Order: sequence, then structure tokens, then C-alpha cells
Amino acid sequence: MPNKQPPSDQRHATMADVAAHIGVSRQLVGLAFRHAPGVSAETAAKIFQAAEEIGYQPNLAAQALRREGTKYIGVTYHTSHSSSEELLPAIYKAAETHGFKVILSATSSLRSDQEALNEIIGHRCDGAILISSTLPNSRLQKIAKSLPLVSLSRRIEGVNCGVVASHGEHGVYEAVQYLASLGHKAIAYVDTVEMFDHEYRLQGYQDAIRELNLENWIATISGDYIESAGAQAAEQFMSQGELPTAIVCANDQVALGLVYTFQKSGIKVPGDVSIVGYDDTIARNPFLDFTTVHQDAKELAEAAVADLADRIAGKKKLAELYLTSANLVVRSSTSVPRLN
Amino acid sequence: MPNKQPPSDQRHATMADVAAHIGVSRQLVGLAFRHAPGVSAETAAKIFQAAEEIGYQPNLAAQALRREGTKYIGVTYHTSHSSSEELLPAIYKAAETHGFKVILSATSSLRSDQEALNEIIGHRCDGAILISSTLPNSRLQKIAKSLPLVSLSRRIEGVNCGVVASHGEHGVYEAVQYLASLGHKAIAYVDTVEMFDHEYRLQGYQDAIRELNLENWIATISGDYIESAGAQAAEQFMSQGELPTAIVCANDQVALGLVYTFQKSGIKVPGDVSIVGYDDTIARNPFLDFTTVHQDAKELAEAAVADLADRIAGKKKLAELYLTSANLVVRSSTSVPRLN
DNA sequence: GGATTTCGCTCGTCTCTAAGG
DNA sequence: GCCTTAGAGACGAGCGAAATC
Repeated sequence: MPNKQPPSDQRHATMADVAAHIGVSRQLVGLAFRHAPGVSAETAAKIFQAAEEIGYQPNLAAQALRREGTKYIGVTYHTSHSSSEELLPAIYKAAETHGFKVILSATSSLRSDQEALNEIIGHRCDGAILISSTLPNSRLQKIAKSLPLVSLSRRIEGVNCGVVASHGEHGVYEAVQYLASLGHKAIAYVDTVEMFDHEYRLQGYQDAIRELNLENWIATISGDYIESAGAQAAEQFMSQGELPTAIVCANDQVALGLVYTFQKSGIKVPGDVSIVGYDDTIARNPFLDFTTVHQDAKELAEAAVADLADRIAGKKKLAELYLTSANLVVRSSTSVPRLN
Repeated sequence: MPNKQPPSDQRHATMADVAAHIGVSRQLVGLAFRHAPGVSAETAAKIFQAAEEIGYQPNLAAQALRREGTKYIGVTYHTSHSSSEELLPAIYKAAETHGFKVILSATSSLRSDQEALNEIIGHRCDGAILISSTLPNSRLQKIAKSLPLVSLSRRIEGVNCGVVASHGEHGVYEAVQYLASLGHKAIAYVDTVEMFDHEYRLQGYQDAIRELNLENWIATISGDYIESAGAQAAEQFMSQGELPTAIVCANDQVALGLVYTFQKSGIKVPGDVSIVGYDDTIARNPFLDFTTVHQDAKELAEAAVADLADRIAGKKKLAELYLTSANLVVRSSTSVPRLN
């Protein structure tokens, strides 16, 4: 009766296996994998080759358990939030350059933000990036005391965490100014009140309108299906007698709903109405090719990770706000106004 | 000079802290959290309350390290694959009922399937679900020897893993039959050759057309931006003299590109052309309201998790294929054919 | 004596055996 | 037989200190 099973196919290789394979100590293998100084280049090469041969992959759980910090960044995001499509890859990249691994934790109608965050705490992540989190500020403030936090794409206030979002005021302001420069005077704005940070984008609209001495024309909509909300806004405009000559939307999805519905009713974009979106997600899709405000996923991700890394290193404690660029990208959904 | 720091705010609480807080043994706390037998209801309540009070969350790394299996399921998915929007929440749910936690690992143009899989191996997941993975079969076959695998939304062959996908042949067949029942005779199909499993959906079209004694009318398209591909297909149809009276698309995104482009050119849907999608993702969006083939995220997720759980338990080793339901959902993008 | 390698303890939890109330 | 505790050895890697060439 064997008191110890031979390393079966089932068991994963460990550092000890690698070490035994070439006759060095386990610790030395550890040093090599940590890229710590004091391992001769020759030995290191042998070690990595042996690891390759027996298919060794470091056990992340063991690392996380033993290390002072886990070197994990937790990221919560909502599965149907379209902007995370570009944000997540950028976060992976940025985290890697800062020496962190990413642990994703998805939220949805079936999984709350709190559950997602608990998982991150369970993994003992050194810090967390919360994308458009719906957690109340009081809750966040409590969590921020023991876990470095960055709120991404949601400008929260009164919480000691980093906040990273695109400069909505500026982006929308620029869009309205551009439309005015084309000769538009009846410029409307579609405000989606259930979207985070909608108020800042609205602010940009109002600032520009005031400065241009034009009239406010705001359509306020709400609803889960954001494209449908855009469609609903289109109906609203069409039932009001005269249409504006240009409409700025709080995001690309609303713009799509709007354009689709107009076209279905025979209203041409941009011939009859110019439309501008925000986000530059679906807008850049060649068949849509909407004029929109571009927010840069890479810039957002890098700012978020850099701030979080500073917090983890203890260099920051207080609230800090970063507004990343939001610039108009002119494409084919805008033109000079129609002749009435 | 204190030889031991008092539990500072920085350190996370452990089972020992919980135990000390109410004066029981550390082992008992462990039993309670594992819901193991032998803990009185009264004591268990006290333990959980104490855990709540001092904010204890089990250290997942320690659990994963010590346990025989980690009870993790790794899931790889591509961030711009729209169907994962519904699939991921469903997988979380299904995994939970089977007693597993989920570890997400995203792929994108910046992060390969192999990197994503390595992370999963690093976490020592008991098994993995690969959603529309692009890894070559030979690679998968090698991995499947040491890690239970399920391929979701991609029908691979020759690999000893579970395969779960919707019954594309049936779904498209049903769509064509329905169109024929409305009186359509010129029924075209848009085949997206770069999509996984496109061949099965095409097969359904061909089977139905043959059975109905109609003529094959296939538009083959390729390209990254799948909605643009749809738009491109629309251009193709419009340049061919006469339009078909109905078009079945390989997926919803293509359908959107098609409909959008037709409408822009003044062609009415469904007045001039009926359109059917596949997936029932964006199609269900109220402002689109496309007729489409519904594939059920919940059904897919449950089948995938159930099969994987069986593999992890050692109840299965060989390849196995599950085809989940694919049923036509009639909405407003289809009607009787136009009068020529 | 500096470069290279090894020792020995530790992280938080699981799991097992033995024994106490 | 119920509940509870004591004690100890894992799991796999990190890291400070000591040993070796």
C-alpha cells in the first residue's frame, strides 16, 4: 500500500515538481518566477524550460494567500452596459502594466452590485474599479475605508475614492457649438434621466444654448430599453408640430433609436434632421456612421487603474475627480439645416 | 515593543477573529460556514451574526488552496460578443445552483483565448466553459485531457468535451417554413461565413428550400463589423434587379444592418421585404421588434453547467453534443409578400 | 565577499482524529 | 448520541535569514 500517490495526471504541477525535475530547490524556482535578483541566467533558463515541459502554471490562490497584497484589481460591470465592451480590455491592459491581475465580477438583473463586490472582497483584491455602480454613496463610503475604490463612468460625490468619467459638459457643449456653426438654430437635446451622469451632459447643452442665445428644447425620457427610449423621443418630436433641425442625444443608443424611428417615418437624417450621439460605441459602426462625442476607453481605463494603483500604494486617500477627453467626431449624421 | 500587532483596520478578519469574538473555537466557525452537520442552530446563528458584525468574508484563496477541488468554473468570453450579455448572468445562476463559483476571463483583440484560459488554469478552476472560443481543436483536445471543458455556442468536433449550442438547423428551417406559409416564394438567406456554426443555420435553410421546392438564394458575406456586413448584403440585393420577398439572416445584427439600409433607401420592412433574424438579442428590442429565432440563454447556460458538473464529477469523459431549442418568434418584421 | 542557492516559517482554510461536556 | 473543542498536518507559494560555493 503506497503511502503517497505518484504525481498522477490529475494533480497540477507545483514549484516542487519543477525543482525536482532539474534537481534544484523549490525556493530557487520561486525566485526565478518572481524575477527576483540572485538567480543566474543559466539556471533561470533551465527552470523556465522545465516548467514549460511539465506544464507548470503558478497557483494564483497560493500566491494571493501568501503575498502581502494579492496584486488583484477587482472590476464590477453590468453585462448589458455596452461601453464595457471596450473598457474591459483596456482595463486588463492597464492593470498589467501596473503589475496587477484583473478579477471580473459581473452584475445583472440576477446579480446585485453588492454580491459582485463581495466576491471581490472574498478574493482579497487590493482595490476595485466599479463601473457605473448602483451602490448608494453611504455604502461606498463605508467600503472605501478598507478597500481602495475607483468609480468609473459615474461621478459620485462625498466618497473617498477616485472618480473617472468623460467630460460630458465639454463634449455636449462642443456638439452644440458645432451644430450652431453649421447654421442650426433649433437644436434639441434628449436627456435620459435614468442614466448616470446625465446631468453633466445636459449641463453642457444648456451652457452652449445660453451662450448662443438660442432656446432650450429638451426632451426628457426614461426607460430600461434605452434605444426604445430614443424611439419614444422621436415620437414625441414628431407629434409636436415642427421638428428641431438638430438633436443631440445623451448617448449613441438613444441616437440609434431616434434615427431608426425617423427613417421609418420617412424623415431623412441628416437631410431633415441632424443627429449627434455620445460615447462613440455603436456610432462608429460603418453602416451607421453617426456624428458623436468620442470618449476614450483607453484613457478612461488608464486613469482609473493609475489612480487605483496610487491608492493601493497609500499615496492617496481622499476623493479625486478625473475628467477624460470628450471630443466631437464628425461623421455623416449631421449637415447644414434643412430649408424650411 | 509589541510582538504582535493588534488586528488593525488593514487586516482582513479571519475565522479565528470571528471565533474569538464570541468565544468559540475556530473549527466550529469553519463547520458553520461549510454548513457541515454538527453545529447547533443556536450557535450557527451566533457565528453568522458575529461574522456580520466584524465584516468577515471567507478568503477564497485559502479555500481554493486547501480544498480538494476549488469549486470554481472558469468562463471565457469575448467582450464584443453580444450574446454573452444574457449568457453570463445565466451561467452565474446555474453555477450557483450546482455549488460552483464563476471566474470570468475576457478575451478581446488585446487578450487572446490562450491567455484567458491560462488565467483559469492559474486559478485551478475545476472546469471551464469556453464561449465561442477560437482555440484550434488540437489545442482544445490537449487541454481537455486535464481540464473538463464545455464549448458553448460553438460546435467543435473531435474533442472530448461537452458541446452546447442552439439547434440552428431547426430554427432556420422553421423560419423558412413560416415565410412559405405566408405565401413567400423568393426567400433568400444571408450567410455570414466568419461566424461559428454558420453552416448549421445555412443547412436549415437549404433543407427547407429543398422540401418546399423553391430556389436557393444565398448571399454570402464576411467582415468584422457584422451589422455592416448586413448593410453590405442589402446593397448586394438592391443591385441585383429584383429583390427577394423575404430574407432570413444568420443573426440579429445582420438583420439590423439589412433593415436599416433598406429603410434608408425607401424599401419598407415588412411591406416590401420580410426579414427574419436569429438569436433574439437586439431583435426583441421594442423599437425594432424583429421576427427572429429565439435561442434561450437560460437553457444554454444550464445545459453547459450541468454537463460540466458531470465531467468534473467524473461521470463523463467523451464528447457529447446538446442542441438547445431554437424557435421562431413572430414579431413585426414579417408579413405576407408584396404584390409585384 | 559577492553571487547563488537553500532553510524554515507563514498566509487562512480544510480535514481528520480524538476526546470532552 | 448530540454538540463542541483540541491538536495537527496539509495546500502551494512568498520572503527574510542563513548557508554555500
